[in-house]
Amino acid sequence: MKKIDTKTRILNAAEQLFAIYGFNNTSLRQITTEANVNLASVNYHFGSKKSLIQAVLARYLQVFMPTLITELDNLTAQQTNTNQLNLNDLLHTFVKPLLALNQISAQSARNFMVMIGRGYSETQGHLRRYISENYGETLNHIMQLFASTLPNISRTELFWRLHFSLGALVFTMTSDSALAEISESDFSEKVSTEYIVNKLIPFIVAGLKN
Amino acid sequence: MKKIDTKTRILNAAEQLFAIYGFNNTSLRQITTEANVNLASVNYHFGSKKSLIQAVLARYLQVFMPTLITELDNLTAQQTNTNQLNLNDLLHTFVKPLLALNQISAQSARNFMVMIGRGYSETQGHLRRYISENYGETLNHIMQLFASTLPNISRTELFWRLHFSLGALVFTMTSDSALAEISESDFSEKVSTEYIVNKLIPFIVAGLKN
DNA sequence: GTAAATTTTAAACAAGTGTTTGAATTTGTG
DNA sequence: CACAAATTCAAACACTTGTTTAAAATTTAC
Repeated sequence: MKKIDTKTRILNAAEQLFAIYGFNNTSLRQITTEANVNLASVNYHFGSKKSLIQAVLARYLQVFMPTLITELDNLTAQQTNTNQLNLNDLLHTFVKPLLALNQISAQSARNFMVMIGRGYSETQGHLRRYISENYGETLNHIMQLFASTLPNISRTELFWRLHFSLGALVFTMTSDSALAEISESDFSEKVSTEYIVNKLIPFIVAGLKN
Repeated sequence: MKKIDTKTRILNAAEQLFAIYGFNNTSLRQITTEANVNLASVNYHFGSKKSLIQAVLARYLQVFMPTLITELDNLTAQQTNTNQLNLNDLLHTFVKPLLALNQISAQSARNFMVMIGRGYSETQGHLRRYISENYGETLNHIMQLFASTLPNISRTELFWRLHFSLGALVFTMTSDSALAEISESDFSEKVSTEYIVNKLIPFIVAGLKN
């Protein structure tokens, strides 16, 4: 065994390249070169490129989801009749699990969000299917929680507003390099994932409440 | 000359396929087959695939921008000291120019927005550069107008919130087929571009104002 | 109507893609 | 150490990509 095994090195390289160039514009040769492994090892360890994409996502979810569930449980445990669940707190519950991803490798939090975004438009829905098959229950639970903090909004309305929110998040992360470019030249500010998320939450809260 | 000339047929086919599959996942063979023209005619009429992408965007902008400028002028002409420019009105000013695109072909309004979104992440910024080179002045003017309706918000803050808004719009349009799929099965509602935009504007207004 | 310019066409090009192969090498186990 | 299993490797596979070519067809202009 090397210090870092081949499988992990492929995942690390793929994660970064997918986030930058997208799934279809990242070749296995790019990935294996970056990872310093043989071209054929992707198919040996993962079977196919499609499976590799799913494996990258799966690694995020294995870290993100348990952490998120714990945090959500903590939050709901604190609720009483007099102390109702609050939208702002609910949204902040996502921050820690998200930033926890950076323990996988630097920028993983951002890469994860970019991947979610690309999953909607680039992979004919097989990533979306993967998520709803494996975490559908949790997702319903989350939807439930949002609904309870916004009791006056219809399900349809909530559905759309949550997607607007997801869009604001995902687009900002996907266009990140472009935005950072503009932002830094125009305003000369450093942009970290945390920085953006903290600007985003108030925006989303206002939009969701309307 | 045929009823519709080759150049236009290529543009029409490219527009649709780009919106669905993205730039890099749409081949010239797909486009020329869909357009019922010879493969080589793309390079003959446009020079390269990259130029074709730009030509598709240019066609949108030639319709969208003049209409938008007219509408914005109408809006500012109505302003007096007592009748200040309003954020909600400003946003609604974008709707007509946007839907005017549907005269190019059905769904062009949506395709335009999808293209803007993809332009941020898929083309290494050459579409963004094209826009700011050709319409930079108008864009600054628009930024100006937003700033005047939100005098209490810093330039940096406004910059980010406008991109959140753009993200909400663009992501929703890009993931449209996916969302429509979910939405229809879950809520059985028809989703038109207008429908989405009308749901989106209040969301954005609230988020921008905060 | 004929010559010139424009456009269309089929074929081929080089380059890049994911995947498979079978031999070489490394690793784990008795 | 020796054997077997797991892994790595270079090479080739079949296929798709954007682009170019040069001949054929069409349109335009005189």
